[in-house]
Amino acid sequence: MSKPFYVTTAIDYSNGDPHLGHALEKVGADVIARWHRLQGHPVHFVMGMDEHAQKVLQAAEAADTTPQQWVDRMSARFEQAWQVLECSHDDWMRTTQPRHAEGVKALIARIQARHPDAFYEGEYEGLYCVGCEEFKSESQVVDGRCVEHPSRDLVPTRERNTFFRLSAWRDEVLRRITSGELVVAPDIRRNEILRVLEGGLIDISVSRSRLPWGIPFPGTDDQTVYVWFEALMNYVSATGFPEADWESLWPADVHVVGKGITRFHCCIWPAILLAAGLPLPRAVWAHGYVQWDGAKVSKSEGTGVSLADAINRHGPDALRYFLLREIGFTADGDFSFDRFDAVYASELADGVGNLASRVLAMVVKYRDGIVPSGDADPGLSDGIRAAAAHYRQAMDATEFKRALEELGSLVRVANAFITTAAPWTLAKTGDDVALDRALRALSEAVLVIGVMMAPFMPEKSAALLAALGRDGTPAWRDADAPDLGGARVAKPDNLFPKDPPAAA
RNA sequence: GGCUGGGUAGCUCAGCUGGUUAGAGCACGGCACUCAUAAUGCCGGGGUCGCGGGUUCGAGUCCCGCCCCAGCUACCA
Repeated sequence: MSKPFYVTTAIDYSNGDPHLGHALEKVGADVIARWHRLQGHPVHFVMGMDEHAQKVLQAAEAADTTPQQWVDRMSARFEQAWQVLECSHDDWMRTTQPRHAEGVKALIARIQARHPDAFYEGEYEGLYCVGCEEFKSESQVVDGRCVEHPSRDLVPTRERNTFFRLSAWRDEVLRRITSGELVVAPDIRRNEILRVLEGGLIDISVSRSRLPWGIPFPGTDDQTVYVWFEALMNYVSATGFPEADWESLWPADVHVVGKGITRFHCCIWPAILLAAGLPLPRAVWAHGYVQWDGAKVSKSEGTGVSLADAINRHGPDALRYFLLREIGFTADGDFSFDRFDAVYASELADGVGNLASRVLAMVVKYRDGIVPSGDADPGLSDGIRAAAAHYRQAMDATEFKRALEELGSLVRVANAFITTAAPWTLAKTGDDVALDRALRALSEAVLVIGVMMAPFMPEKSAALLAALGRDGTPAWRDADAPDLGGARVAKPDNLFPKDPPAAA
């Protein structure tokens, strides 16, 4: 058995509700996972929660509850959202789980064993906000004041911390990325990271005192592992590290993250792994953000669209489609209900849905629901083959927009073919051979479309494939070499119903 | 300030190493068809390719300068 394709998403901060920005990342990662499963590869897909942040402590206090109760609640809320969105994760990783603490401890110990000088005691100096009870970075400071507590002074504070000798790994990390051993994609992110590395890396402090809500730093009494340093390690602790068998999963094939945290994943994380003597992930994919009228839909702002509204608009499958079709998985993109409605109507209802309806209705009407066994009309088969090949190429490159364009283009090609072939005329004139060839080719076009839909719209794909007599797990071979000769098909309910006027 | 990416039809974008009348989808207008979720197909209108120079027989595509937008600029996942 080959090693499973191991794909991860960023784990989310437990201090607010899941929103569209999170959803894009999870759905995109899910599409990657499903794309590999579609091809018959074993897949291990992990998502989860980052639960040790200072803000979690504050949020729990504000909600008058304990941190553990708070993160339990958030975890349930997030995972439920991803279930509604049909995310097919195999594991739900939480940084408060014992296995994570074990993994972090073991990983740090392993680094210490291999490189005794990897960690050293140093002094961290920063601006401390008493209101937030935390250090502030430059971007959080405006006019020398904390943006959250502008009425208070920031106190320059020093703290004894453990530092990680990040600088020592600069050359090797740079080499791995340049050589392509560690793929950073898309290109714009790769450039960004290369530039950072060329500029050099400085050591970073990786522990904090006075923060009890965290994992104790091995070898210290009063320090905890700084949250993001620890959080990165979830990808390894999720494999069961250090217990036997973790190597059957590691290294990850791709870490799916937001563009804002590429640096952590492409500079710091590889350095940690190098220090520990573990293989590096094969790739980091940094997607863009969902914007709402050009503004970032951020965790902190909380403005914009509610995830529930977006899901309820046309159902989870349609939202998945829209996010990756319109916003994509590379650059930023705008979300708006006007666009969503327009795309739903033209591409899903009038496009895919209507094509499936008309083709299956004709097979039922002219051939009693049995797909003819003779040859398919090459006039359409060639187009089907080309679309499948292009789609596959796009999927392998994680270019979801382009993949879905191919799907749309196959719909158009099939529709145009119907007009040209005019099966209703062939039926009237009794041209059985031509009618058989046309119906077989059209049925197979619908089959290929159903397979192409599978990673993006699992439920709708299953419904369509079932109507074609393909129950069970979708398989790429049905797109690669579609063969429906003799299959019994039925006209399904409208795949993508248009909203009744009253409900709109 | 520095670095990176981008500015192409009303909207979202494609245009690889420069080469005939600059493309697609959506939206809009006309025509056709009836298998279909008043769906689909065909045709059409619509662009100073950010601005100004330059190289070249020829530039959206290369060079220089400028303007505008977005992102990054290290301990905020």
